[in-house]
Amino acid sequence: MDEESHERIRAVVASIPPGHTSTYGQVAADAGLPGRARLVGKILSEDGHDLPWHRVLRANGTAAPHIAQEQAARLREEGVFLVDGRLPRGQRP
DNA sequence: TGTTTGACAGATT
DNA sequence: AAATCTGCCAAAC
Repeated sequence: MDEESHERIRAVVASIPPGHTSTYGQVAADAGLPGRARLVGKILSEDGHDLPWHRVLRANGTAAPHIAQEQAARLREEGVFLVDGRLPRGQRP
């Protein structure tokens, strides 16, 4: 992979507005890398410390197990409430 | 050089 | 509805 993609993905995540959410696949697509959802996860895990990674959920509106707590807490502060660890139907990206 | 693994997604069973 | 399989890419072993 090249630095270009890496930066582009970071840019897309950084551009997600507060109180709004997106998905790994969506971020990848917006970055011009359809089908690279996994790559997004890897980048966030390694280089996403300064990004709003909590606004990125899985395609079905659930969060990854390890960070689910953080994710829910941070989103709650922005006005996004998770029901039973997942984003309610109407609010799914 | 070949396998395994991972903050995923979509189709199938 | 939940478990399983396949595709995807890069990094670590």
